[in-house]
Amino acid sequence: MSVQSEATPKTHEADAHRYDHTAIEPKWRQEWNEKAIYRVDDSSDKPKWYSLTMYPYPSGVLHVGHWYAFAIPDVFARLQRMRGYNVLFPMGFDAFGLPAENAAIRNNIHPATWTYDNIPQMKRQYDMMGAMIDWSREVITSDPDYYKWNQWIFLKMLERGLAYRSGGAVWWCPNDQTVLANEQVLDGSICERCGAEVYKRDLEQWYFRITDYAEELLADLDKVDWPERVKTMQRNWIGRSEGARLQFELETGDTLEVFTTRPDTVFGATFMVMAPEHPLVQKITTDEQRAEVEAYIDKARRETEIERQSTDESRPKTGVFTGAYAINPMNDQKIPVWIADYVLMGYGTGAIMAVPSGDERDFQFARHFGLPIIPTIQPDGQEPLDGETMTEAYSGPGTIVNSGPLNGLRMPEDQPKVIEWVEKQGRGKAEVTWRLRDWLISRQRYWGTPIPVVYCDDCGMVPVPEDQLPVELPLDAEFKPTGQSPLMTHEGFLNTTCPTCGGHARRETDTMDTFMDSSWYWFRYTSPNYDKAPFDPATAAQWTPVDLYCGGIEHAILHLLYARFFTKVLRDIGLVDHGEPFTRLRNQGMILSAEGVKMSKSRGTQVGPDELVAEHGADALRLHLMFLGPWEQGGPWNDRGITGMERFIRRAFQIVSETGDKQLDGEAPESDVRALRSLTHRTIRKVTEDIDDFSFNTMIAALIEYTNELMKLRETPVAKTAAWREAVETLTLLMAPSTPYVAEEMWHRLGNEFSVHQQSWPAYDESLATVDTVEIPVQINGKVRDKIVIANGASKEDQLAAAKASEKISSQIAGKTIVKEISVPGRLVNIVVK
RNA sequence: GCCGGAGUGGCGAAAUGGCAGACGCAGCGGACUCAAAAUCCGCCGGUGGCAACACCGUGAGGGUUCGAAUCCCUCUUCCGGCACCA
Repeated sequence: MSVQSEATPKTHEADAHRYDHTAIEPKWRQEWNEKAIYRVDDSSDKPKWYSLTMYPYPSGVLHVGHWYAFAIPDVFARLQRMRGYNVLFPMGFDAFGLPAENAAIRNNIHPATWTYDNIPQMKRQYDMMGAMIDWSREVITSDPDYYKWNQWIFLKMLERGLAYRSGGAVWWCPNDQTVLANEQVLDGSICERCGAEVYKRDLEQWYFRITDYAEELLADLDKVDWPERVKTMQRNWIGRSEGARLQFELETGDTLEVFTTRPDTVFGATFMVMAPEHPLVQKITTDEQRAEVEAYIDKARRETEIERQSTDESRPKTGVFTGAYAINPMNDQKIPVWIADYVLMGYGTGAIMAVPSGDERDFQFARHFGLPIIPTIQPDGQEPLDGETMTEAYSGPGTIVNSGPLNGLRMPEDQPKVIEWVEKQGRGKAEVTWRLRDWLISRQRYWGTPIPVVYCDDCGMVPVPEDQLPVELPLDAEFKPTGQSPLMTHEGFLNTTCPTCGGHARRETDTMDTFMDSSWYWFRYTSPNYDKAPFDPATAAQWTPVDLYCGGIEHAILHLLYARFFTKVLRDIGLVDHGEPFTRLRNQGMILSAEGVKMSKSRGTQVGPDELVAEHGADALRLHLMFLGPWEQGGPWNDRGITGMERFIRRAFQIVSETGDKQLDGEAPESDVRALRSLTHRTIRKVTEDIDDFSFNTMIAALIEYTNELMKLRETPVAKTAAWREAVETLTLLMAPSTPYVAEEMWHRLGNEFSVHQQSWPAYDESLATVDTVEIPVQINGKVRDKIVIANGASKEDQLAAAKASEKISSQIAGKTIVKEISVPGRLVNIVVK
């Protein structure tokens, strides 16, 4: 500031109304802190609102994507609070897991050090945002006070048979040196965490029996207000198929079971195919075929999953004949049994009846190996199908043929009759099969919750008693990944005594999948210091289920499915009374780098909030993120528009600050007063509706328009009336959720009591929000030819008469025949002429 | 391959059967200033026209309708999910 301007009173006064975020933001942040205005009170008698946003990994620093994910739900939570709800809007850190561990290995420090050093920095950045967080409820999942309850829940699940240990083929990530859950494998064989190609290994692992809840997990999707695409993804993942299980006798005397969704085509089953890993393969293979079968199995095992699962048309189906034959139980036909890798051991029974006429894969296989094809479904109105000449399988509707007693039935309508018939034959029964697998929860990594069981030399596997929890993760372990659980080399941890017999025992050295941590964390926020159970059931009952959950679409399956499963388990344990954790879900889009790629620290594509806040202020950055576009859409980052948001704040601030606490009792023409009040109330309506609809960009547009109007009016007589005070106070209140800092300062300058964030949301008066006159277009043959101003609520007829009275219209329709007249009240008039 | 979502100015976008481009950015012109920044005012899809105005225009083509960015059909491009699931 120059010496000269300081000496000029006029400039000095103008400066007093100049917006300066560097002065405003720290001041009010401190004030809110000192007065603890965001402290949540469990005993409030207001109605509750639980707004939850997915907690972050403590990865170091926030980027603008984190702000996008959090600042916008903060706006919604603030609206709910001003509406009179007792709002819980908590925050914590998903602190266990591979990112922490890998970063720690890279930087050669301990994961705990890395994690707990990062948290304060991130909290500072959330506070800078002006978020309404009550940090007294913070949850950090790597705290023993938290993961103790992971162990407790695990033991409850073990008691109920929902946790079990089992061997079998599991996904192994050679980079992360650990097993993965099915849900953590992308595109058939890519590690969800690190992108490495994973493969199957036979290992004994811990599972949660999520499949017990498959039916309910599917059905309850109908009860929640979630984006349809998320529900669809979950339905696909759960993958319910209705059909029948059929038994085929083999000549060896064994029974080969298959699952089929099309039991109606059983007469067309001309061969059978088993997965190469099927346990019966060794037993039934004949001596002549053995060498060939062994070679095929060996080859299948060596192939990568990508190669095996390739659906490339140009790659012919492979397989070999086992030498064995089965008897088709419905028509006693003797059919050959093959093995082929297109049949998966992990689905159904690992074996199929092959119906080449009805299934494209079976068709290709049959053609390739010259196996017979018998059509059993005849499509309507076509030449009878012939197995010799068919060029592709037919799986559509039609009439059953070549099927003895089933002939003449209509598919798919008569499917129930077919199932009934199959069951009557005693060789099969109706069955529902699921794509969902049990959740593999053990990991051969360090930075996670130890699984609370021991293996006693005499008693076998023994759960750690509840009163010995938590089984603490030792901080002095060698945690570099070796493919074995790191805890295995920690003698002090490994060796213990058996809780049952007191003899020597070894601890389980695997840790839990970190998705376990996030499967119940929102309950912990309701009573973060409770020490008798994972959470206080009474307090949880007060707050949960979560009313609004916000987070990224990337969790559509993994986290959200597990969280739903846990809620149902906790209900069955008796801790909660509901089965669906999140009543309403909204997904934000992803903020990409300017180049359109994911923001990543390692690739240097991350844009942090600190510099932007220093330059433009947190309020402007919040607005900019809201104004970028629809929140559910996301998009590439750009900071071009942020200056526009700053300009808007400056104008709003100036208008309000100039008004200050001046007495306003001036006079102005009634119509001007009415026009201003109407604008004010229409703006309240628009802003309220837009926030409710998560349409934050148009909400900001409405605030800007309102401010621009006030800017024009500020030197007219209405600016001296009570309606003006209503207008500027309303502007301040409407801005409070979006721009908490400057709204607080504006409220203060208007001479009001601290805090704007403890005020009620303005209500609008419907009659004031209604406009007196509307301008509508008048069209001739669908083209706009004039615009007329008519009274709001004018009838169809009056509106039409007014349109015809227009000079432009009457001259253009003169001498023409009116074919049709359309008049939509308040919208338009269209006159069709010839 | 199947399922879902999207394609609108120079850019982010609005409008989900009724005036296409609200609002913002960038740009252009002007005011203020010694000057710059900031601020304020105006213009800002294309073509033609001095203008009034006319015509064209929402990925492409067709359809329904008095009227379509919006609904229907075909195609196309991009994004997301699932995928040899019997």
